[in-house]
Amino acid sequence: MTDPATPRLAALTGLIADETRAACLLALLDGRAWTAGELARHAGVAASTLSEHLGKLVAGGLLTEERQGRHRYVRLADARVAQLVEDLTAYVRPGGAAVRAPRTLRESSASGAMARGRTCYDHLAGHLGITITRAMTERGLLRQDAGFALTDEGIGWFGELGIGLERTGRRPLARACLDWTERRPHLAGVAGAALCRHALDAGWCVRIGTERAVKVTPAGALALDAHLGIVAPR
Amino acid sequence: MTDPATPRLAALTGLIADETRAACLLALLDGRAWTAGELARHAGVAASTLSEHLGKLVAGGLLTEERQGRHRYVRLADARVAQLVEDLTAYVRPGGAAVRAPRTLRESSASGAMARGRTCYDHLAGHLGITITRAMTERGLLRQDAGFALTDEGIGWFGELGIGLERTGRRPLARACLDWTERRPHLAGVAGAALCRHALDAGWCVRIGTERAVKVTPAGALALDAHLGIVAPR
DNA sequence: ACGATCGTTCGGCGCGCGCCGAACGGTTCC
DNA sequence: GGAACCGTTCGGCGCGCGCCGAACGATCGT
Repeated sequence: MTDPATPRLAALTGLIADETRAACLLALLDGRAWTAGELARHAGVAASTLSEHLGKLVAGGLLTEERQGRHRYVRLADARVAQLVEDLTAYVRPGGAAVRAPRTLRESSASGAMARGRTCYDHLAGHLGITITRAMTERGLLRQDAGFALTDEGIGWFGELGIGLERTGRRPLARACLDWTERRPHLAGVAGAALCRHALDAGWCVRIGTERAVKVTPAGALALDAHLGIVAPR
Repeated sequence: MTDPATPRLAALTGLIADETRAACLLALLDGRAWTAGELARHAGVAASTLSEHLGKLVAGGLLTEERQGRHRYVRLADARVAQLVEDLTAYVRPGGAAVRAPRTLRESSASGAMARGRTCYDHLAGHLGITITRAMTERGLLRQDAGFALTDEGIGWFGELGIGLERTGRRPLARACLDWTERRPHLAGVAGAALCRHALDAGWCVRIGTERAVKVTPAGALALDAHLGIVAPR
């Protein structure tokens, strides 16, 4: 009669349907591991309260824990959970219907705001992520008009850069992740994660402090210009 | 400090985090309008209880209501809500190796028809939807290997059939929806909805009873063979 | 050794929520 | 008109959940 998935659907959403737990999941969207104490301070509740919340989130499979000494590190279980939280968050962000007029690549990269980039779980977001995504689209490496997928040229582009694209499980090679500051899609999925990792490994950008913000290095600006035609702000 | 979307995320998931409301949303995934009484019987609760649930779901923007006489018809607000429920359901389903075996003959024939073809909100799912999606992929109309998008040939294919693809808002032209019986992706999005509507309008398939199951007509079999090379889909 | 820090467990408190049945207003059909 | 039906509102009930503080164990630093 009723769908057998009903109780699981209710249980899953019930796991997120608490402001404290929701705050934890959103904080963990940066893809890094947080300690229980950090999350407790971040959410503004007692440590004992948050301990119980973490227990539920781990038991529910949304988080994985990693004990080191007297610390309990916790992170999102996998990319699927990150995508789930992203999807829910994208739905709930205000003004979803507003689509801004597309700016030219020159405008978007000349402002200097590209320095304001950040990671979203395991891929690049913020102005940096959007600029890269839009440059890839304009160069025919990515197509967004009929879905969201890499073109053959795009796959070749990753190969030329020596970035491996291993398809693990069911995770899509390319998928759109909606940025909540710019409200525009940026590249996520296996390709987005690989590109982000390469950008950090190759020194194209570096993390700023303990936040999820990243900054483009001079070498990174050269690389982005060479490979994507993105003119670095000077 | 904490993400401003936190309370909205908790509120949204809290709206779904109830077995009765979750059962309603899953039932409404067929894209049709249900009366309050039907949903009450389906969920197995008193009419008064369900009335309050509907009030919350409507107030929360997940459902829209339509009063006709002494009936209160309710349906999913839009495709975004349908996608949200689909995403959550897709997350919660794949773990289930426990697929209940139908017991009675009536159940088995009903589930068989559902597996063969059915609608998922506004697009085709089940074996029929997957077969069509696979055929489109093999013919180069759709690509799944690097994301999920129509190819230029695919866009032309819709044009040749006289199926209009209007880009409304930000709904993607093509997107994958995971089928829960076959556990394979099938075409959703604007293109999926347009194809489903065309299939019903042109008599390629007809609805069976009041469920969401659909059956391919002889004329539909000919059309699927002619346009996609599908031989006798069952 | 010591204190400091981190996390967990446990009792207890209070609020909120889902549920029902009874009563009521509105609509349809005879 | 009356009867049957659909949906809503309103008490009232009970359970569950989130929260805290206090106590405890475990770990790290000195």
